[in-house]
Amino acid sequence: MIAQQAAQVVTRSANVLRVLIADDHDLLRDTLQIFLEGEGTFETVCVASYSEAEALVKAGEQFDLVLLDYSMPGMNALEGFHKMRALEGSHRVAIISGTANRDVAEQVLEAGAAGFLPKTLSAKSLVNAVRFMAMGEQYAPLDFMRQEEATPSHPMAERLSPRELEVLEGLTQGKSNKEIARDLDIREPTVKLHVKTLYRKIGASNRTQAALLAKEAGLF
Amino acid sequence: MIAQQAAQVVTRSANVLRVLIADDHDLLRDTLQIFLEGEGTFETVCVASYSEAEALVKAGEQFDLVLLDYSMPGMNALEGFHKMRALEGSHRVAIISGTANRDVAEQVLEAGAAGFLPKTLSAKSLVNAVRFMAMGEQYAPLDFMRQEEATPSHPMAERLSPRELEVLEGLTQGKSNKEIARDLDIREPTVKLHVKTLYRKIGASNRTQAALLAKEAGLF
DNA sequence: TCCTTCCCTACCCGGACGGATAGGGGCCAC
DNA sequence: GTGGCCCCTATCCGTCCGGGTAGGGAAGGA
Repeated sequence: MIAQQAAQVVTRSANVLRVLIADDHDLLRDTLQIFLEGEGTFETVCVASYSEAEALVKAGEQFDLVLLDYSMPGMNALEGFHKMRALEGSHRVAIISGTANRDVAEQVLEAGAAGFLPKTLSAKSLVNAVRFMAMGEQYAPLDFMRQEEATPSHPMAERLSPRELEVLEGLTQGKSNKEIARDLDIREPTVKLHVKTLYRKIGASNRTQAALLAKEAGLF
Repeated sequence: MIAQQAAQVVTRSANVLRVLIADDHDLLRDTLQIFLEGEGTFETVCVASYSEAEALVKAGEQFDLVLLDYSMPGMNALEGFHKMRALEGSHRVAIISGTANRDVAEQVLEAGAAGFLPKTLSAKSLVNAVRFMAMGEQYAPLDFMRQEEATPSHPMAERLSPRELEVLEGLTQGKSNKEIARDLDIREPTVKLHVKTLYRKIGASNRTQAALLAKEAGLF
């Protein structure tokens, strides 16, 4: 264990950064690998699923950075991220995603991720970000983080009061009015009122439509 | 017009294939551009949204192949594809996607697309596919097309009878039992029976949960 | 042939839902 | 203070939903 840590330190001092790339998109893996290894300071290992990545780390492989795709086989959104983080405290883990929104990004960053990389980044920015993170820094693209902060999540959401949003979240989980009332610690008639008013606001005529509209809008 | 067509023919005879790449992922654009132009036989034009792509084509630019991302700004799933196809009969259009399933692929291929490219392809396969399509062939990765054909869309779907699937589709549109009955031309009690039985089969306890489960499973 | 499966229809009932209406309390701006 | 907005509670009513039970007809395999 000490020997391995020492080896890692040597690796770092020699400026050869080991990066594990786990993504089911061959294209992304190929590109990152080519660009990073072209830099001369990176050594990359590529896998196509979360389970392969986990196996490598469990086998004792040392990486300066682990890149996990948000929507890859076995990843289950952020479940894989937390499992990987729990494996070894020393591993720096970052999330890369083509679809996830700002909320997900904030979640992983607050959870101590090395960074969040949307796939809308250019190859150059991506390589820079990977180097930045492998050096121990925390990275997130500022424009991406600001982008959805300006539009407070969604035009639909801003017409709803905070309470109505909480009720709508219950609807998107298939809960009954009674369950929502219990969870929010209010009476059922109140829930029914919020449900009714939010129907008008978002243009739904029943709870299923409301749940689907909220999901389509990317809420919750 | 005739001059433009002639120019295009000359371009083709010189084996320089013009490709328009529309994708909001900078990384994918960079990579495809580098790989394709590295071949020496491609000329690539890159944009990040459907509207930009449409503007270029409307301006009279000629391409041997137009690559459209399934989930880019302004694309609206397949709406952009059909709009682009309607623009000029001569333009070969292909869809590239990181998330779309086999149903979408079959839709676009039946609609006469030049091809369907999942982003799980390797860089090499992708370049080969682009060349293949630019030459006038129709391309789709066989393993991808077979993959979800073996699992008939979803484990959830195969437990449901055809009629139950139709009813479930109605649920995912927020319809009432009465509306579903009218649409399928059956009586409402029959709909209620199908609804009840499909609840048991997919593990839902109300119509909203059923609709959400179906959506999450990628059905409809 | 029987048996199973699927699809259709029908009845019952209790509970949930959708809509309207009528309040009260807290907070803030004018 | 007054008015407005949001949140809370409540009652009434008609409809819809979820669950149970019962049965007939068509199609296909044992």
